[in-house]
Amino acid sequence: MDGIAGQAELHRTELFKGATAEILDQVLEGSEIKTYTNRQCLFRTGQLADRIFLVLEGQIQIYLRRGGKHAVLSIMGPGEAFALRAILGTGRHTGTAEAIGGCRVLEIPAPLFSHLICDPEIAIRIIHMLTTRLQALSDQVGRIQLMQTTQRLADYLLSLTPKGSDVCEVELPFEKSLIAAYLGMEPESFSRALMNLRSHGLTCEGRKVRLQSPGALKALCTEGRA
Amino acid sequence: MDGIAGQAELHRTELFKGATAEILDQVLEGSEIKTYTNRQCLFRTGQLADRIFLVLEGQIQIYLRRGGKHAVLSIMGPGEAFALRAILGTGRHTGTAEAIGGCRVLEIPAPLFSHLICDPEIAIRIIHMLTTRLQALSDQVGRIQLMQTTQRLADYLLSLTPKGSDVCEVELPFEKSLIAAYLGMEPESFSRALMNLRSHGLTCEGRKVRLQSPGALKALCTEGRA
DNA sequence: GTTGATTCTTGATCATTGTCAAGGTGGCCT
DNA sequence: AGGCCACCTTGACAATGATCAAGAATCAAC
Repeated sequence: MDGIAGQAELHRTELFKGATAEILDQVLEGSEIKTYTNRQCLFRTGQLADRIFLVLEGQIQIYLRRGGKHAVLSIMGPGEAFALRAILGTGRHTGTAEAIGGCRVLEIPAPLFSHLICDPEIAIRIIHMLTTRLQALSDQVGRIQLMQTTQRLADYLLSLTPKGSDVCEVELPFEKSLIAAYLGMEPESFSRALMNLRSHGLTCEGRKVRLQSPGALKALCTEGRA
Repeated sequence: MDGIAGQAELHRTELFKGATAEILDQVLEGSEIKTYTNRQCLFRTGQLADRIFLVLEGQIQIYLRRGGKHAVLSIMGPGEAFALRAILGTGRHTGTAEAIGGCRVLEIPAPLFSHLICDPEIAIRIIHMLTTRLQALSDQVGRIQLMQTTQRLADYLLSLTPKGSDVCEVELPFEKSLIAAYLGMEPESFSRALMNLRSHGLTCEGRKVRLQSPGALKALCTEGRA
């Protein structure tokens, strides 16, 4: 189950949703499917970036590292692609990609991918992905610079809930320490932030979180001060 | 001098470098050129995003605002385009764009721009711009999360110097308070950071900064702790 | 179940940076 | 020149979050 993927699987991704059978064949032909286990690195800072990664199953964190600290830039899930900068010519990775749990990834050589770009349909989809990522990163900068830890956590929890819902229960999708890093704080601060939210109608047990009043949390985020 | 731009001017930009005369005509025909004065807003959070902006002259800061604080996402210069998310369909702006000094901007309606994307040449250039922006934003996240104020400033100053140079003099391109915001700190912290760097061979007078030893600064940035 | 490892929580303390306040400098306009 | 205003600097202080350290809980393997 390492190297097998069908057209159907690709067809389900954002990127290749509208692609012709011909193109899908080309991709499957020229690419490689790899599986990674928990904590395994797909690439590290400084390594040659000669391919594009498309997540088929599982999740992958992209992060930067400097002197013991690490900052999570994004967490990629099924259907998302990354290391897209390799399209423009081979360079070096500027971050590290590490598997969160087991995952399966399609690795498309840069030259092949560059060729695909000629298809306007695909080019547009790539532009779509890039602008979406850009938006997500901008949001992240805003969150980290403009909100305090408790607000950041509230904001994050709200992003997990189906919007418009009232009382609701959410399951944290990752280890708390990973979410903490993603939110730009230490695990201790995450823990305390979660504690703080208890006075705003939140209960939790393990990774199960129950929000008594999403409205109160929303207010907390919009507020000038916590 | 408000509404006039020639093909030559567009041809000098990253985006339209390789475009045909025909396309340039289409763009100039369908778009509008506007001038803005210092501090004037091109758009604000929540407004309709129905066009793409291409800077012709001057600079523009894109920032987020929340409860008195503001976080600068990027500073756009001549040849750079922004609000590209409007390509995918009209949505709302999620940030504010404000002129830094006077500037001239080409404003291309989203439908026209979407049409342009069909040209693979242009699509690739857009992808190029987007990945570059993504990289810049990632760097920014890294800088803010992984470095302290003094290091951030050192890193920024180094990014202004022609690399490989020895002793060198740099002129800060913006008001210090704007650079401070861009680096995710308050003006006071910026001032103190600049002060700190004096002990690392830096002198400054107004906006003129003189680096006695870029190497020492580079070391400061790489260092685990300051 | 028991063991061991990992993750999470909690407490105490510290440091960096933000905040508030005041004063200095320089530019620009009349 | 004089005066006004915006920008920058400096100082004292406060606060948020990081760090250090220890203990509790969870999980997996045997």
